[in-house]
Amino acid sequence: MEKIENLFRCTCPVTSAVDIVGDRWTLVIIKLMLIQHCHTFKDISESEEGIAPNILSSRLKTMLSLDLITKTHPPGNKKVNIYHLTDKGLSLSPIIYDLMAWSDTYLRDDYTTMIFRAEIQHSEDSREEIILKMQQHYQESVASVLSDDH
Amino acid sequence: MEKIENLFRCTCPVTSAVDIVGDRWTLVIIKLMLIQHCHTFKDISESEEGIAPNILSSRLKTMLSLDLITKTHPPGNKKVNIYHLTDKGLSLSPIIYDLMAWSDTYLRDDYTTMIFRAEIQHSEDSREEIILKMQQHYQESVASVLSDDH
DNA sequence: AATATTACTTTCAAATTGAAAGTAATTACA
DNA sequence: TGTAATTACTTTCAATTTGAAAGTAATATT
Repeated sequence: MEKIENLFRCTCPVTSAVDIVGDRWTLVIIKLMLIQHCHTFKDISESEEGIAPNILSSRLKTMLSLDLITKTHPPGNKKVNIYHLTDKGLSLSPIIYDLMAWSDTYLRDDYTTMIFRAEIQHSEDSREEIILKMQQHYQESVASVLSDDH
Repeated sequence: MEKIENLFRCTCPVTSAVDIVGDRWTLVIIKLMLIQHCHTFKDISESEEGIAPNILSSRLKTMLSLDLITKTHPPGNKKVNIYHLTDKGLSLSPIIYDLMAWSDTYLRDDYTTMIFRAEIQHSEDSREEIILKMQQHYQESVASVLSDDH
């Protein structure tokens, strides 16, 4: 049983957050769940990002232990695991939004084949409204996957 | 000369941003510059985070090549290098703020010795105002270090 | 001229990442 | 009912990244 303190390099809140999400995959997995509604191991595995199954397995375990996600079976199905974001994980959506907005402004000129995401383009909504809608759509999709008639 | 496309795993803006800042050090170094006004190799080296000099050297090179930071000498000093954030780098400050706010909400209960940052506590200002002030204070500190009388 | 400071580089061991193949449990279908 | 397909992994091993420790080179200070 390891102390949570050992996860953290120092006492700075920013650095501690980076200790949790500062790697190649954690925020990408959260984005796949939140925006692309990937709910299963397979969904995430088959994404454009091309994560290897051993890496995905290890990341999901870490994210479970950090309480960023939880794991359930859909009703009446013992085979498929549904992974979904906890409040703690879902509360990282502003960071997902900001990363997307930053790329739009600072990467697109150099990286012309980068796609546009509907979530941020052609919208009259404010940042806060867009984030809220993303979270609501996500919650609905989780409810749908976990409902009896799916 | 490597194509910028090779930096990126796929065409998603969020994932592309993670390809730039998704590691153990980039956002921490930006935070040290932005909030703690670390302007030199030494400043960053001596921080609580304890980054090894070879790692710092390699990160600064990458960040220079990505145009997140630039490098100058203070007037009349050929020894000290001043690293400072470009617009592109400074525009990551909302993410620094969000990480700090997220830690305050979701990490503090488990990690009780984490410090409070004045930037976010006891403030009547909105998120946008806090971010703006952070950026302004940072710019002033850069101007001061690069001025003749320092 | 000697010492201290700043900004690194080099070396090497340890940890992490990732590709490829394999396995085990469950479900769908003939 | 039994065979194939699907889902969710695990195992193995090579490659890359990270990091600790020590060393170096240029500039500044005394």
